[in-house]
Amino acid sequence: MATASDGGGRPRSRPAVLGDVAALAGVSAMTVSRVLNTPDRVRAETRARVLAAVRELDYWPNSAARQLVTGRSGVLGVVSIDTTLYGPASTLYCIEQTARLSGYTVSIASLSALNRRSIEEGVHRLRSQSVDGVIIVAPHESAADGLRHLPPDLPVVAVDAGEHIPVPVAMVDQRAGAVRATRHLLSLGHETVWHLGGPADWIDASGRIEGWKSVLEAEGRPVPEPLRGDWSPRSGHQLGRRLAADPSVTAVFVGNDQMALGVLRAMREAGRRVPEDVSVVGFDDVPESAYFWPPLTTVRQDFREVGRHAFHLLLNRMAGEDGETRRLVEPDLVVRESTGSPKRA
Amino acid sequence: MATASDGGGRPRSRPAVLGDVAALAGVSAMTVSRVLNTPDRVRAETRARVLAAVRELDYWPNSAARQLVTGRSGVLGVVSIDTTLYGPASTLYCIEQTARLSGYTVSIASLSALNRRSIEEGVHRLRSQSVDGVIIVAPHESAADGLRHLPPDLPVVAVDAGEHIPVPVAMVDQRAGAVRATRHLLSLGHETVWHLGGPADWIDASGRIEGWKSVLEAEGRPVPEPLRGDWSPRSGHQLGRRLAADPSVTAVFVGNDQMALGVLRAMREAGRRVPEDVSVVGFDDVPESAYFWPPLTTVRQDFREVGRHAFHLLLNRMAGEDGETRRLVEPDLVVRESTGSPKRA
DNA sequence: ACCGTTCCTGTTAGCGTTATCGGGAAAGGG
DNA sequence: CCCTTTCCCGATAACGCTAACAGGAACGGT
Repeated sequence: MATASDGGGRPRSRPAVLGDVAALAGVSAMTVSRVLNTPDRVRAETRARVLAAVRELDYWPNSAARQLVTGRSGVLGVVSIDTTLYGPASTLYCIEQTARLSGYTVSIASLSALNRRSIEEGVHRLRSQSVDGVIIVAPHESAADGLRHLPPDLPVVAVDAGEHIPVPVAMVDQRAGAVRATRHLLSLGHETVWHLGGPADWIDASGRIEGWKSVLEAEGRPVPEPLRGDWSPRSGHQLGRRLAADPSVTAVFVGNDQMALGVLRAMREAGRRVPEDVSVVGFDDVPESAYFWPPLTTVRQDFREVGRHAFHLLLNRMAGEDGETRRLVEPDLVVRESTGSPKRA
Repeated sequence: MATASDGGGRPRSRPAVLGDVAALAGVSAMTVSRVLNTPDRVRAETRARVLAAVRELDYWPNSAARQLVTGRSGVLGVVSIDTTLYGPASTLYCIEQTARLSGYTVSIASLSALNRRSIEEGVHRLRSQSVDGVIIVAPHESAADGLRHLPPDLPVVAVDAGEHIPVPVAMVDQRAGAVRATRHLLSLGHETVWHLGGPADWIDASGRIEGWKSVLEAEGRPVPEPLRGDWSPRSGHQLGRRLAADPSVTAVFVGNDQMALGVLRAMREAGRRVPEDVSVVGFDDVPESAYFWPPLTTVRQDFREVGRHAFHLLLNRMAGEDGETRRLVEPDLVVRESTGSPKRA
């Protein structure tokens, strides 16, 4: 009984290790290890004795030692841009929730800038912490370059990446979302639809432009030159002024809800009513958008689903499989009060 | 030259280890270790030879082995509620940015529910990954209980915690923020200020209530019964209706920007103009709030500063110091267009 | 020439865990 | 009753790294 702790729950000098438990239970260290990892290979009675000793000493396995011999750490890395943004934050959150259910911990590397170097640096940081795999959330064209130059022995998947990259990808089908938004506006009777998109080098922005344009072209409508903002309400406001000044504009599909907020304000300031004079559709369905003025029609992305897919793709990859490489999640159109039929002059 | 890699950058069968580098450089393993950890204790020429070998073999230290012997992992844990919320997301982001500069990686454990058990479970998950310390972001009264029952040998600090807890705390001075908001409204000439606060068990909500109430009492103004929402625009909208229906309400201090958004809408729907009839102040300064209608006067929290403080408190704690235990960050009032002087009837 | 320092490097011994092999007891089959 | 199989458990040897000590060379001062 003269072990590190003597049963009273008194503070120990040094945390218990496998050997302490073994000694207290009167078995070998290997048996304790087996109780913890493959319990059914140990006789029930022995197992009970060992577990009692584990509790008695408040023993916790040392992950470093375990990792050293097994080669696995149970940690996944997530490399992501600014996790303050709604999309990346939601994705990260859902990845973590999913990973936890399978016993994985998540380490993060947030990027302030996005380019090949920063991605490599983020991946590298996680890698030198011996993560078992990495999920990269970098919805930027410039990320593609980083995704093509990854350490070959590290399992990696991406969220929101362009085509022609050598890793599996999970993402929302931006194109489909834009198609729905644009069709919705046309079906209300608008002659055509203007677009205020995100920055040129964002994957999501490109997908949304494509979808928007494809519908207009398929329907034989004029395709106005798209404007490009930077996702911020500020840029939505500035560019929204231009749209507001053009009386032929009756319907605008905006690349995200924040910019849409800016557009709503610009319209109001210009005396153009939404939706009577101009219809506006956003993208994302941030929690606030139902309380904009007017409540915003927008496209909802299911980040939970994206997180789940990304995780499972990574699991496959870690298992050495080279299966499915691209999983698209369908977005939903949420119709609120910022869209309506145009009023004929 | 018959080592694992033969210089051409050909794929290796197995990643290089310290011994491989040592062999290639013609030194002992210990010297390689020294080159990596205490470079100035190695002769320049030897160091160069070793570094060349490191690059040649693309050697990366094994963190598990290093951790096993040093006892340190270089990983910090962050236990946080829903990292989708603006505050926690910003805090997490800033903690990570700060930690990186000091060479630490951050692992996360997001909580969906907040209570003693979930906190313990989160801390435990990180702990069994051998983090060097933990930052808990749990701005809930119920978290206090969890904070009082932590493993004694684990360095922990909290962000946004109540009084009388046994760990260092970094947080925004909610009370001061509320004081500024309330004073601002009184200085505009309002007779008194109503308050729409957050949920009762949130630390931030309590602090804001206290600050608001203290100003009214100090000035001898009537103290209306505060309303309690749940931070969502929805609840702001619902409770905002009640305020809108009461003609004596001319100034409202709202617990966060999202609820303030709901209040703005409720006022508009009731035909009460902001700021002409009613002034509204929010809290947080989310990026959207400058584009609300009207642009929202609000209180800005400097999460970057909070993250920095939390990290440094944790560093101190890990170094065994028991220094400063509470660091408050001063918030700023951002005056926009949702506040003004009351119009006399 | 000698001795004490300082500088540089190597040897040895773990850190705490699991893989692997092997052996004894118990169980099953003839 | 013997032989095979199954079940449990233990001894040993890694895993890749660094702490601690030790020793040789070079250097300075006397």
